[in-house]
Amino acid sequence: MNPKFKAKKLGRDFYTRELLTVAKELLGKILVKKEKGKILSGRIVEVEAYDGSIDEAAHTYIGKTKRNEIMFRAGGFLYVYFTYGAHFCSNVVTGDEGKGTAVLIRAIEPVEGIEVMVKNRYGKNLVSEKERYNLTSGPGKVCQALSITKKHYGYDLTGDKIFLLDQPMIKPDDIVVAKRIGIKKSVDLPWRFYIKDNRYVSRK
DNA sequence: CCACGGATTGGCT
DNA sequence: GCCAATCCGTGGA
Repeated sequence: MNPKFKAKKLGRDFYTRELLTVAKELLGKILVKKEKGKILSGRIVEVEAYDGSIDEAAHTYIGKTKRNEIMFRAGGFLYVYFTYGAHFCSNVVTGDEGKGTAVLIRAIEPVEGIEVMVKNRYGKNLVSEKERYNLTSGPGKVCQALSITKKHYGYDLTGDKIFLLDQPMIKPDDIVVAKRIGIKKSVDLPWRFYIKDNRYVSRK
């Protein structure tokens, strides 16, 4: 459960590259959240890319608004949005300033602070095997498990509260490319990426 | 196992 | 007023 890997924090240069490159390379990286001395972390296993310039499903497709303004900044900031009256979702902003591109973190595999995540998700300490694998297998679940909310909107991922740790790239053979989930526009873009055979992926 | 629908806030038309 | 980058419970096969 404790990672033995030596890992360094990803810097601005990682994020300011092209959307789909960053999306695929985010797979396998460790998302870390530090708050009140607690460390919660997990390995990213599923993502989706969004690009307001050509993609009607992207929140930036309509141009800059108060809600999406962070997506127009340079890569490496956190875009958190609220949806369906209930859920928060986390995105990593990518590319140069003005692009309006970001990657939705759809699922992680818990690494550190699993007990806290269980409490955040289910309000109790003991869970069934089914609940264990249901912990962080969806974008809303990831935010609930890590207690990521509106107040984390715009966080700088090169800072020390929420950031990513570098890990070796996932081999292309182990990355599944698929259509995105839960949207009604631009449904055919193959912009969902996930790690093959991972149990925490929201849907195969 | 799969399909369906309700919950519930806030952003945009 | 409409509807969403979701989740969960219910009900039927």
